[in-house]
Amino acid sequence: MEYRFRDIEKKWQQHWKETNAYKVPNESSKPKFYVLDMFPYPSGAGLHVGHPLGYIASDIYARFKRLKGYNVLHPMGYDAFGLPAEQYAIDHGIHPAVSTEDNINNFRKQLDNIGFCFDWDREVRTCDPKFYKWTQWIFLQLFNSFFNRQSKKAEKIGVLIAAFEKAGTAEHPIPNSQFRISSFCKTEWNSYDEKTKQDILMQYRLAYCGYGEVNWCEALGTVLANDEVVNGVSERGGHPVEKKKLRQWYLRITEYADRLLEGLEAVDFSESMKEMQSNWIGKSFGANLKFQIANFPSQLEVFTTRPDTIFGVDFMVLAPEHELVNQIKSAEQAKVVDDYIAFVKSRSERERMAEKKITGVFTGAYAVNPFDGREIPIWISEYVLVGYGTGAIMAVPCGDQRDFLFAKYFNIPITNIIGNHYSGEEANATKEAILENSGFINGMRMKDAIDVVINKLEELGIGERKVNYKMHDAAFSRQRYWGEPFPVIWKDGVAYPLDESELPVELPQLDDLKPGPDGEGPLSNLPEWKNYKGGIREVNTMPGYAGSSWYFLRYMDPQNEKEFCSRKASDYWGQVDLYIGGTEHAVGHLLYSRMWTKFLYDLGLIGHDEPYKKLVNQGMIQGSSRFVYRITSSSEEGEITKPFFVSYNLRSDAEIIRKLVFGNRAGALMYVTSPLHVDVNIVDGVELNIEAFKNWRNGEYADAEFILEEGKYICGVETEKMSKSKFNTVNPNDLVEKYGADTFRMYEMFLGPVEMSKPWDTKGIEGVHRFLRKFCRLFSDEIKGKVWNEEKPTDAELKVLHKTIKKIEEDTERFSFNTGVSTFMIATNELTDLKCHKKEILEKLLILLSPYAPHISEELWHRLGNPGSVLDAVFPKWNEKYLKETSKAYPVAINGKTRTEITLSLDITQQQVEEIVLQNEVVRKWLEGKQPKKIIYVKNKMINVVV
RNA sequence: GCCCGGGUGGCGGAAUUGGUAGACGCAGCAGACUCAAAAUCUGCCGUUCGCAAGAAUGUGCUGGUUCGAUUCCAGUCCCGGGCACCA
Repeated sequence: MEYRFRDIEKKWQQHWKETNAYKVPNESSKPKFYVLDMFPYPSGAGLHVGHPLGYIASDIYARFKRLKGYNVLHPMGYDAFGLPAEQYAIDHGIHPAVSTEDNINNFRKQLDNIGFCFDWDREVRTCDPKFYKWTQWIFLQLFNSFFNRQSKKAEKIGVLIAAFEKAGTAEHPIPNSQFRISSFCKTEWNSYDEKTKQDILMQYRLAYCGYGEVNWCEALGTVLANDEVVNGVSERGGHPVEKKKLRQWYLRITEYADRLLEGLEAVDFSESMKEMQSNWIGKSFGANLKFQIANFPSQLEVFTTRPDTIFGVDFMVLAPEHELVNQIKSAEQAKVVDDYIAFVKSRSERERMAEKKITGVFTGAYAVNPFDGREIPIWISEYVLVGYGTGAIMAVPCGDQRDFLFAKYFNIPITNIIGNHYSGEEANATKEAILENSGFINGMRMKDAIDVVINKLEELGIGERKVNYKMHDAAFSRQRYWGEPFPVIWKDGVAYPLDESELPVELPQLDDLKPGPDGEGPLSNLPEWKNYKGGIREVNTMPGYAGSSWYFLRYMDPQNEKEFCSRKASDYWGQVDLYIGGTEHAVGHLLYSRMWTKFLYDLGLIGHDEPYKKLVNQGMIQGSSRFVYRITSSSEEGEITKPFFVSYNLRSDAEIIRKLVFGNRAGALMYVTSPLHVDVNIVDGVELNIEAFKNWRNGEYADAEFILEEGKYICGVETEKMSKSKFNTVNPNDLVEKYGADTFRMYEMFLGPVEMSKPWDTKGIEGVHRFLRKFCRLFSDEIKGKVWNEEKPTDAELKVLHKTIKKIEEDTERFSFNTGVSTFMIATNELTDLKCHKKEILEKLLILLSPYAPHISEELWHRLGNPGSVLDAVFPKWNEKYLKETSKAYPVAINGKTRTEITLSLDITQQQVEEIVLQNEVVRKWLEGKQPKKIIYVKNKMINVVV
């Protein structure tokens, strides 16, 4: 049979669509299984071969589970709000709604081409008002809730108001120590005006508005969340980011820090993923303690994880932005302090990170050690960050390397409290040392002293046990257009939520996306929209991660107009059993969606508090770039205008190059070769297709000349990120066109483990294609036509089948799709060798193959005369009976070199093994009449004889 | 600097967790069919020695545990990823 994949694939894709073959019901007697892909951001560039890797893996797994008798939810949608679409609109004048729609249609076409089993009736788009109505609704729930630290869960804000009315802040102290009110009783609360009450409540709300240092990106005209800033520049576009104090919306994710940390223990994520998350949360245990400032009424509070080193404190360091700095600086130090602060301000985050120079100045003030009364100089330095702890540290140079370097640099004397653990050359952060020079904790081991000191601090009322987190609340507003509007209006400086009946707050049509005044977003330019019900609408929009924080719930009940997702639907589908996506969302999306899930769980809206049971990170497929080497210039001979290209290995062969480029002119030996990206699609392996190259880019190099090696032009190779500008992208459509979707799917899997990153290489795709053709030949022949028959299979044939069933089941279950593909190849080779064309065998094989290569499986299923669809077949069970057979075993001589083979049956008893082994000639000879102490039947192949 | 991964033929990668290392595929070589090409099929294919049978050696490197190590332990060198003035 000729393998006419184009016709076959078109035919079945059409058929599946018409018969709604992938529709998933919400009610079923079957057990459920939820397989989810991270939904794509529909960029203009379309899909390249890297994107479908995860989708193919999840598709295979979803189809496999379906065959195994599960009701499988496998949906797809689009993360369609966000910065790039808006940036594109500004650059090209195309409205984001239009370009997004175009991109989605393009994505869809590419996805359909590969034959995925998505239930498209459940598609979601985060930019669709029917969807973001519920994003806004969940925002309202967050706004109207607080985190009850006693019960450790979110509760309605009404509970808090009732508590205030009854007992003031007694049960729920104000969490923000910077707030102008620190506590109040019930009569005070009842006497407050509306604005004060609302300001207080704002300190508790899980979605809140506040002023804070934010990551401001001037080029993008918006703030960014911490995880959207990488190395001091924006993740998207790489623009500089600065700190700015602005009014912003936040998500109080810090309240969930502990539960997010604990939740990691219950989920099946990779170790590195868990670690990235717990590093981001950054929990550390220690103490806050207060130092009196000499000759001043104020106290200086620091956070430390090592209170045991209190007697080793030789100086204090404040962040330059610390509020005490201006009060405590002495008259003679005032100028240097001011200059230093100005210097720090002038430096971008980026410069600061890049340089890492030791800088700082003395303030002129002294702190007093609470235990021995020692006066300690107070410095300021940029290595102390305002945002962490209290923005101030006690420096212990003998125990902390940064403090040590600082002390050395500024010649501050160092106190040694750890005896010979401290070398004087570098700090030693040990906890094992026995303390010296340490007052009441002298002679104690450091580890043990930690608690002793904290207890003492608490007893004296100058400190307390304290847990600190690196994670901050997440900035939740963007000064942008293409996002969800906030369902909030402002009146007299108070934010009021809109009523649920007013949702969705639709994003108004706006053609000019220029920013509004005072760093506000484009919506600020629409007065008729902005003014609403006697107030002013919030003109910021929500960030890209808003919709993606809960989209997996909407798939369960996508048409519901009354609820974001009915409790019945979410109880049926429950957690995502398998989530597949890249590692780049480790601390963003994954953390936010975990928080939203916990929040919805707290309110009783869903029944589970972790969204994903198992997470698999697919590796990145990098591009494999090809280079040609152009001979560009010669300092002595002037510009070389004609394009000359030299083959990779001859780049430094001056003789040959001189001959071609300079002819025989003397002294003309200077040249430079510069590498130039060349389209990978006109290179066969490393050999350049010279004709195609001459036609490339409208004949830009039509008159090029080449220096060849062995008649070929060999290109240079480098692995880089796949990108259009590097001409190393491979479009899946081209490969599907040439080899078919089934070949493409199997080849992507065959490349290697799903989790592994690897450069794309099209070379081996022929092998997979050949396998599929060979597989078809088991069914029918080009010349003879139909060759399959209904004869009864032999034991040897059944053995091949059952071995394959077992292996495919194992491979698929453990996500080893690459060995799965190999297993099919082996089975096909073996059946070909056996000349087996028996329906009973082939039919079962088709079922196994259908998750990997659905189109051809369906086609052959029908050619065998089977009714219905292979999609609804039952995954066959393997039978051990057929696997029992003879197998080789090797008794191993312990001190000799003897090794021999014995043929044993797999299902024999220990006693039989021993008999056979002892009868073996080589073993007998080796034993020389002695009795073996022990014969161990190690595995099914090896036998261990101990004498 | 710290924390995770990972080093296996010319290449991508197997080895079901301590039991014949290199499955399967690509590339290569030789051959069959063919006027020829394509397609297909067969054989060989880590390294060294050998005409061969075969022998020795071999999973980054150095040791250790074990009858037996790609697998476990210690040390070391590379490569990839993450975090990084977090007190």
